[in-house]
Amino acid sequence: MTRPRSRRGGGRPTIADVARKAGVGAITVSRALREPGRVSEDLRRQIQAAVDELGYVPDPNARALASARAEVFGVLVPSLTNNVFAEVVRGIYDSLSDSPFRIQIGNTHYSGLEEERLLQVFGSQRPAALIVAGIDQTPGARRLLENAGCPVVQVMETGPDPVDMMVGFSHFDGGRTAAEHLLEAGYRKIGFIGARMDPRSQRRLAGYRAAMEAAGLFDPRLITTTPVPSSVSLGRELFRDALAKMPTLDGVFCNNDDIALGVLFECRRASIDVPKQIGIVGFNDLDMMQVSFPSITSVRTHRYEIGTRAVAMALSAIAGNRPEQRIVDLGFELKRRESTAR
Amino acid sequence: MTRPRSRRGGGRPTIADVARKAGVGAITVSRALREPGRVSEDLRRQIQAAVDELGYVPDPNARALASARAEVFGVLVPSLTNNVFAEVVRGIYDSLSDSPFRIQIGNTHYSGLEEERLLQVFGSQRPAALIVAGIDQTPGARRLLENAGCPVVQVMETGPDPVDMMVGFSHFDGGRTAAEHLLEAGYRKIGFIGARMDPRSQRRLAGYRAAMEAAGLFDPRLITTTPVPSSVSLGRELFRDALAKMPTLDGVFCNNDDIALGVLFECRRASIDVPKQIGIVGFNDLDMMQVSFPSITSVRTHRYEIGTRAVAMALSAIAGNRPEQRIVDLGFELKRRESTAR
DNA sequence: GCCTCACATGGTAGCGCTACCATTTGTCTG
DNA sequence: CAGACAAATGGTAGCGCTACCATGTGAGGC
Repeated sequence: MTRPRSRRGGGRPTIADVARKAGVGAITVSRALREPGRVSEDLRRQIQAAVDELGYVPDPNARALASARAEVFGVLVPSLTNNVFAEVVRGIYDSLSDSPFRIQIGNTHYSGLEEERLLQVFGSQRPAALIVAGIDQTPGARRLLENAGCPVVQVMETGPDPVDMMVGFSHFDGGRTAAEHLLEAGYRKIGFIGARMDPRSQRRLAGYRAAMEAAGLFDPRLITTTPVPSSVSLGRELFRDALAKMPTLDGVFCNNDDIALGVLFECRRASIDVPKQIGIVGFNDLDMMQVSFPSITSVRTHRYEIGTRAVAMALSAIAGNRPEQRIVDLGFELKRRESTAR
Repeated sequence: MTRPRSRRGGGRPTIADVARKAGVGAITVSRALREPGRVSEDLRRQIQAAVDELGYVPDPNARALASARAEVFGVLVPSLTNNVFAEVVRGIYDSLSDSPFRIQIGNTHYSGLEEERLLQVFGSQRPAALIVAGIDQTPGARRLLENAGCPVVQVMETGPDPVDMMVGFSHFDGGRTAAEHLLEAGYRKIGFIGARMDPRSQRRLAGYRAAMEAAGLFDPRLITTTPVPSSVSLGRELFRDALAKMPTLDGVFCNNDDIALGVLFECRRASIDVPKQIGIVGFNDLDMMQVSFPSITSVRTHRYEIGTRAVAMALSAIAGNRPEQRIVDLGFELKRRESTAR
């Protein structure tokens, strides 16, 4: 006779313990916890009492194994420290905090291959939904997303061909709007300064370029970029490079706010008047843009809302009513400030 | 006769499929994947070929259920957008990216009760290790940590009574060092400006106070705090309040760098000379501190390293050799810059 | 040649939960 | 009052994997 294996779980109460204590079948406990409406009032109370007394917490692993579906949202972002993604992730967490869903974050480090690998790993858990940043998945990653068997939301950008659902805005339009604003303000030699240059930055650049070409003012020497990750200090350096290359520069549209802040600091240090000699526009509109002196014009994006909206869409798809609107454009807003007011 | 339940997993290959294809037992496949050394060279190759061909990825849920141990690191932080924690988390991710361990992040929102709730949830998965921010757990949370049955690393701070292991530094000493530096630089009416005021900020404040009292210069009216979350714009507002309360202020030690930047901007806006009229010291030394104009003195903390070190300690504890040094103090470094150079 | 022992491999029995189906009970119809 | 049917509950059989033990094999010692 084989003795039952010693409790591996370290003596944690199981559903069977609860069932015994409440004097019901294990299934009824399971149901009482997941679909309370299908269990009579009496039993439900009785079971809840047993759960509380024993301190029972269901094992999510066993649950996932038995139901072939883990209560997990897989989230793939290219960076954890970039404030922009941190805000999206915060939106996701806040929207999911009262739900039974856990969150599993993957950091792709801006690499398509790493994204593909993580998708493979995430897929093995059969997540309830997947939220991925960007629309430029590798063909392999795209296939994994299509076969994930769960709702998928691509966030940060909108584009023509969603895997499933999308929440974001047009980075091209954002870039164009920023450049047009500088043009309207009377700036002419308007540079583009960009770090990292991920696909979204590329599209902002393309928008900038479209505006400059439309005005007949485009010149490739106006563009200064680097694949190095963005930072305030990098903004300073890139601005120096840009000025060295094109000393008559009178405006800059920056890839993002960190870069813009670096540019502003360098201007102050070099006694270049902002906005008189140089106009500056950032991107994302972090809190500090409105506080800096001078305050910096920036393109406000709705990062937190992207996170909350993505979750809302995924949840309703899980619940069975797929949103009629599969692509949600949350837009952006140009915030005009002192740095371009001349 | 009962027909086998239709494959819930959506047709994903299982370990049995691999075993069949490789012509071995399922156990041997399992071993080949987890302890390659215990399977002969030949079989290992054969099995690997079958795995590749089928695209087999082990189901982490089944694995966790069978082995009573999930390959998950639970990480509890009070904020996802605060750059400081984002860097710690990044360190954790980077250190774990080549390991089989997944990461589960919980956002406590600076709430002890929420921390306790999350610990309960995390515990139900039987994680391989837990990393929690801070040393001020509620008694309930502390009990959960002690009974977690896995290595626990408290990060960000050091203190006398670790649950298990600790990596961080003394916020008290950091605060004192900052204040002493301002005193040495000749400032006298040195204010403390703090937002959020979580336990770590409280200890920085205590360090500041100790230094000021030692110098015979402490005055409660020098302290301006708020429970509101920190931001650059808040730094500006708090500085205004501080000045209104104490117009002769000649220095400020800020809770963190965001606040310090806000103070700097407000000084520029109000034509207050930094460092002549006001000296400014921040905390954490974010990248922008060295770039701003004037550059801002700050207490550099080793956030990324806290993350990597915590993982290293947890991993070696999992491997069975608990580090002899259970409390690791990574210290901090005062970065003297223009904002206090008068 | 027998015994011991390490090494390689496999079979069986669960881990804790839920899908599926069966059973029981009560209620409503005609 | 039989028959139909919904609601409430339970039993059984896995989900995919690994712990535990058993078995087989060959090397080495005496």
